[in-house]
Amino acid sequence: MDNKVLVIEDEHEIREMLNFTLTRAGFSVCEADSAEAALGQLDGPLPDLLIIDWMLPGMSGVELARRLRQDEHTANLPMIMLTARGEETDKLKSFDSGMDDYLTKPFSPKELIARIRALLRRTGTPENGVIACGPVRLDLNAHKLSVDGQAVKVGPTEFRLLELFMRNPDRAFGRAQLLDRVWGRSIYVEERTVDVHVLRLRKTLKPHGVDQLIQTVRGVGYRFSPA
Amino acid sequence: MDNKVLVIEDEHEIREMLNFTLTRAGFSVCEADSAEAALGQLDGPLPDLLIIDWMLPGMSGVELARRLRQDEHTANLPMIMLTARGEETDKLKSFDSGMDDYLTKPFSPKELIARIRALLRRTGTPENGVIACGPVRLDLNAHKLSVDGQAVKVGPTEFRLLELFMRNPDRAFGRAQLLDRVWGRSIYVEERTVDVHVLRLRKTLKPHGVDQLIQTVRGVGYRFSPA
DNA sequence: GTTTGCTGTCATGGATTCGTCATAATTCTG
DNA sequence: CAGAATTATGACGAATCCATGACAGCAAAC
Repeated sequence: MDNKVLVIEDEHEIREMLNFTLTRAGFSVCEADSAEAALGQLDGPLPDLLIIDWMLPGMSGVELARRLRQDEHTANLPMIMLTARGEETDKLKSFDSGMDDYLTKPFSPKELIARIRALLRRTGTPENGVIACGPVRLDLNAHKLSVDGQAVKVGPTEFRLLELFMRNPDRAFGRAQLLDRVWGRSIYVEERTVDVHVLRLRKTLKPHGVDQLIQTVRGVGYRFSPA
Repeated sequence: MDNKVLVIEDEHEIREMLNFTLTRAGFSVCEADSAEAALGQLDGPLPDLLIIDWMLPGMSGVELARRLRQDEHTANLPMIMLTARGEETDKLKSFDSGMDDYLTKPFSPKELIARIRALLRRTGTPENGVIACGPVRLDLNAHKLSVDGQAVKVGPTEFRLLELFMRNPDRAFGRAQLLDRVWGRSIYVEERTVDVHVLRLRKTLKPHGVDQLIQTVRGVGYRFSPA
């Protein structure tokens, strides 16, 4: 567990309720009380899933979803929309705006949790908090990396970098992409910095003989390839 | 076994029935005939689980639940709500469902017991009220900590902190998360305060050589890791 | 009233991690 | 093979984060 969920909801009470329900279900929760606030938060490291209220002051939930879908950075984020009862048009608009699922208020916490789990499963987000690849184990709950069952120390940034790699094996990332998804887009750092961190990651993996999992794709960036 | 259950129910007959059923199943039962009476009892040592009737004279069960959730002291108490058939309104289902589960009357004793057991298991309430990890024993009933069978004095906050850690071993918590779950939301304290309490906890554990169970996860927070 | 114990905050210092650069090494292109 | 482009690597100052001790407020106990 320990997947991060961002709740975008203006009504304080409902936000509280969602936070409580989700926290108890083992998720880590962030809140935003408007679409604008959400956009701000999404500049940083991305959550695993969004819950968006349809009715928001200022930019509506539908509009927010549409904008997120158009942005490459957030295009693949799983989203669940909350709508008021019986508004058929809402449903249509929701799916139209690229929503993955929707829930009509009032809903039961059980149903909410079930849908979230289903969605995370469907979109391939690992749920158990452990990503393993051969002898490499990344425990997201404990925030621990181990190779061959042996704990390996690694800095925060390299941890997030490895996490991204292991979540998307066999996929090449450009440096700009890596900066976006690991550092967050509101931060400006040199692209070459990525090289250094990849180097450091390799260096910590080297003594265990698994440093070749991270391969450089010349002219493009890097890739994590299971043997 | 021997978990304490507080039954909050105004109808005398149903209370009797519940008491009988629960006692026979091996629980220790307390009763309250109103929300107000329940609040009084909850000032003392906490039970492991609450059973709340939705319809109560004076403060309703829903209102009671909401208040309990806002109080750090009782925020994490497992709760089961009893509703009459047809009372199963929208409100119950959505807003006030900090409730972990609910049962519609009439229900079978077997079902009630099953749900209670499931809930206790799910929320990680140890059946005997003692969490042990190696030489460290945390007695939740007596509110006592001992290492190697030797009593160790520890403040209330550090006790709750250690309790959270031991209930979730090998899981990293952020400072905000710890504040939420140990201090309770709606309280504002500096995040750095967590550091101090972790320090104090380590300090009290140090003479027994088990202070390294609590590890810091740089850039994230802290973690309790057996061995 | 006094004492004791607990709590939250702060300042300081130390350790780790980060980002950048300069330079060496590698790969590609013609 | 030479030259250009791209990446690897080591070093270093800056920034960040955490541990620690001190201190004042507060409440309960004496």
